[in-house]
Amino acid sequence: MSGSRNGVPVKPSRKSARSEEAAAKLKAAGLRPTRQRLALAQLLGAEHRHVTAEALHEEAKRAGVPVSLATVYNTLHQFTHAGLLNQVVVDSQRSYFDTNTGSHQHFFCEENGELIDIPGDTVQVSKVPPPPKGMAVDRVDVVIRIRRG
Amino acid sequence: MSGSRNGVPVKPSRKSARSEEAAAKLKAAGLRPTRQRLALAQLLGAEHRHVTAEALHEEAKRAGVPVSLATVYNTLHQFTHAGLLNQVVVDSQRSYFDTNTGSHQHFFCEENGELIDIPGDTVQVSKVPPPPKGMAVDRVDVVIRIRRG
DNA sequence: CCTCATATTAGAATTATTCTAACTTGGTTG
DNA sequence: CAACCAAGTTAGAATAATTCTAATATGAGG
Repeated sequence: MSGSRNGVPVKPSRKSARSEEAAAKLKAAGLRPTRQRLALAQLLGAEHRHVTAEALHEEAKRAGVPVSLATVYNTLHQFTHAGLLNQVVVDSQRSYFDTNTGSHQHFFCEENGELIDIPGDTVQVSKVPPPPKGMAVDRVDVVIRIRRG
Repeated sequence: MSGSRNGVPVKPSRKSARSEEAAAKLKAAGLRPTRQRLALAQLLGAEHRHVTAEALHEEAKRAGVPVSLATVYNTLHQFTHAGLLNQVVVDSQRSYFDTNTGSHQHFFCEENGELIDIPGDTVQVSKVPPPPKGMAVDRVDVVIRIRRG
C-alpha cells in the first residue's frame, strides 16, 4: 500500500500552498497539524464561510476526508479558542462558525437559517453603556433578523 | 371537596386585580384563559423578567401550580406570538424569554448565563444597511457579551 | 524504530425542545 | 342543568445538537 495511508488517498510528496498555509496557522496556534485538522482548515480556508458542525462534517465526508463528527466539534472549538473562527449565536438550537474573524455583523434569515455578512465598517453602534462593576465587555454582537416581505 | 379543584387550592370567589389583568391580556390575545395560562401569566406579570422554560416550570411547581413542561413551552411560544413576550437568543443551547417587550438590549454574562436589561434609549444603532431584495428587517438584536475582568 | 503525550473515534450519554396520542376542560347549546 | 366538542393539557416517547467516555491511533522527538 503506497500513495495511501489509513485508507485515505494522499498525494505522495508535494504539498499545496494551501496546505502549507494551513499547517503554519495551526502551528502558530499551538495545535498539532494532524490529518483531520489540516483537512478541515483547508475546507474552511478558501473563502469566508458560515458553517455548522454537521455541515462541515458532511462536506468532509464528501471530500473523502476520514473524520468523525466529534472531531469536527473539537476542532471547531479549538479553532475558535485559537482565534481562527468566530462562533455566531443567532439560533437557539444550532451553532454557526464564521471564518471571518474580523469585527462585522450579520443579517440572519429566520426562514432558511442563512447568515449574510455585513462589512465591519457599515453598522455603527454607539452609546454602549459601561458594564456592571467588575465586568468587561467581551464583544458586541449585532444581528439583523430578516424575513420575506 | 370545595375551595379546591383538581388538587389545586383556589381562592373561592374573589379574583385578584392581577388575575383579572392577566385574564384580560389573554383574552385580548385570543387565548382561552385556562388555569395554567393564567397562573403562568401571573408568575411572569409582576416585574420585568428573563426566564427559561425549565426555570418557569420549576417556579410553577414550587407555587403549587399543576402544569407540565410541555405546556410551559407551548404557553411561552403562544405568549411570544401574541407579543406578550420576546424571545432572546444569546446562548446556542438555552432559550430565554423576556417579559419586557419594548425595544431594548442586553448585557449577557457568559460566565453565569445572566441577562441584564439595557434601557431602550441607551444604545444607538445606526447605518443599518438595507436587507437583500425581497426581505424586510424584522428586528435588530444587540447583545453585549461581558465577563469578569 | 520506539515511546508517549496528544488526537481521534464510535457509540453512549446529556440536554433542550418538540411531538404524539390520549385525556381534560371551558364555553356553548338545547 | 346535561351533554357536546373544539381547544388545551399531559406523560412519555422522539428528535436533534452537542458532549462525554474509554479505547485505539498517530505524530514528533529521542
